[in-house]
Amino acid sequence: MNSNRRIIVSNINRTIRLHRRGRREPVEDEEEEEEETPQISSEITLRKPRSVSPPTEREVFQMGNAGGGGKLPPKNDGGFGAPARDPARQLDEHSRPKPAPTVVTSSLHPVATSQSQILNAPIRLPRQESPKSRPRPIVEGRDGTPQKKKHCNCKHSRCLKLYCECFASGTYCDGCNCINCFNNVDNEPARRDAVEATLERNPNAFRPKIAHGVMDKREEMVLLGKHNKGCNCKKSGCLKKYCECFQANILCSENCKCLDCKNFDGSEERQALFHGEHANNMAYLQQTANAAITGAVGSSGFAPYPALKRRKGGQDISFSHATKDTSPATGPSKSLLADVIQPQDVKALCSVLVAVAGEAAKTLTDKRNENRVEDQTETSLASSAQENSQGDVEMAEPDGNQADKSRGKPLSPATLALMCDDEEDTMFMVAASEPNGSVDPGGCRTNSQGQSQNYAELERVVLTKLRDCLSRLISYAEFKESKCSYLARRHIQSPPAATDTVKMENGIQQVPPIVNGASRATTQPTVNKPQLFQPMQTTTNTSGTHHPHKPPALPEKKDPLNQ
DNA sequence: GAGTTTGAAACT
DNA sequence: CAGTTTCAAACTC
Repeated sequence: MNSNRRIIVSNINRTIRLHRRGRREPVEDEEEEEEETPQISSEITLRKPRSVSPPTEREVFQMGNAGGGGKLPPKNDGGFGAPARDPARQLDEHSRPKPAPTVVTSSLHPVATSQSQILNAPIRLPRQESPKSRPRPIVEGRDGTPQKKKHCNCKHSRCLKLYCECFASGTYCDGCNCINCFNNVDNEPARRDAVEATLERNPNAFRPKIAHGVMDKREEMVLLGKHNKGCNCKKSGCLKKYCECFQANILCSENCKCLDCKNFDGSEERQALFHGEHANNMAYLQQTANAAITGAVGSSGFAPYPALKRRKGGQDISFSHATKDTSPATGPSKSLLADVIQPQDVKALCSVLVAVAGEAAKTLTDKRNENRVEDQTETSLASSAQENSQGDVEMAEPDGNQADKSRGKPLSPATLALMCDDEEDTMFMVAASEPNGSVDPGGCRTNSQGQSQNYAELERVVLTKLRDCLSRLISYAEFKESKCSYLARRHIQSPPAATDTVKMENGIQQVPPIVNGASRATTQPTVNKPQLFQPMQTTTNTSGTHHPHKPPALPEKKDPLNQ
């Protein structure tokens, strides 16, 4: 029964071995990096000049009316004359959210910096899967899942008005369900006219509506974003997606003219809404973690994070009992760990891994600094060149977008994927407080060789820790299994006395474990549970809450679980 | 899936 | 600029 778990651990061991040899698993990680790296680098490259002097509205509009594509990047036909760059990205890079999960910055129209691009842009490749192209602001929605391009259903607007999300986002309709669509290459003249007309009415029509903000995962809310125009809601309380602010994950601001607004900081309704979702999130995490670890993963075991659909009456579908098997649950299919791993354990595991990574990052940074000092006198020229290259990357974001400052995490995408979002924040803060503080993911990619070694080392450390945790889990499962089999044998031989048994959570009568030769009564299996995911030694956790990894120096974060 | 509600966009 | 209409997404049933 533990074979699946052993497989997991052995796979991790294999990965670690590969890292030691300086190789990567030739599977998903590579795909991840291949996809991600060029995106980031292109953003860095492209953002740089723009931030120097973005065109004014008038300039932009004139550029648009001139119809001149002079400033457009050369088209690179991706099938029907579309540019190689994802056009949506091309349009919205001024304000578009970055991949970092802690960033929201999404605008309702994550659109054009240059309105001429709207006019001229052959905007869309037939590629449908890019989340960057998604026109709506909830790109990194509260569920944190990347979302695909949304398809409009316009019927009467010919997709040439701002009613159309595709048009509003400056993209061609592609794979939409619209009727009589003119927002395509074939109708470029009409489309261009429509863009002009739209710009005439409102020169800011294709500008982002949402100012940048920072996602605070604890609150599941953007703290600093602001709707440039403000919403005008009357009946939704600004707590439904009708509200542009709510949809963009931002609080209503003084710009809004809404009535009976409940989308403000401290709003009970809003908190109830988000905390409810958070509970669901954590329950789902537990479910997935249990399934993954036990290997008892059904078809839904690794399904993408479920969208938080609402039931009738606005109730969220709750996963709260997803892992709590209320059935007798004694069959062989039930995992012995099903009642063992609690949400806080999952979080603790994440925390531990992050803390491990943080420590490793720190160590590596220190090492690197030492090496630098040593090398400085001899190879100062080369050293400065390297730092310049890092500096260039950092200079690429001079606009000070806080949300984009997820730099400082010398972790590979694969490792980052293992981290909880708010732990990424923490990691960022740890690394940002480093003396040289210049270890950003983008920089890591550009500063490839040494950094990739760091990646390997970091991943090795993290995976080693993960392996240890899983091993402990396996040990505990085996222990529990042995208890169960002991119980079964004893039950067959002679029913145990009532004093010998303890009612378990799942209804199993269980013999208290023998500890040091004495029978110790336990009311729940979790009481006996060994500390599977030991916190880092460097951290203190006197409060008993589940943030064992939080470095003491960091500002304390509220644990949403305990709220 | 159809019908309703909602609020932004468009229009007058 | 305010009021009205149109529109498509969000939501409900």
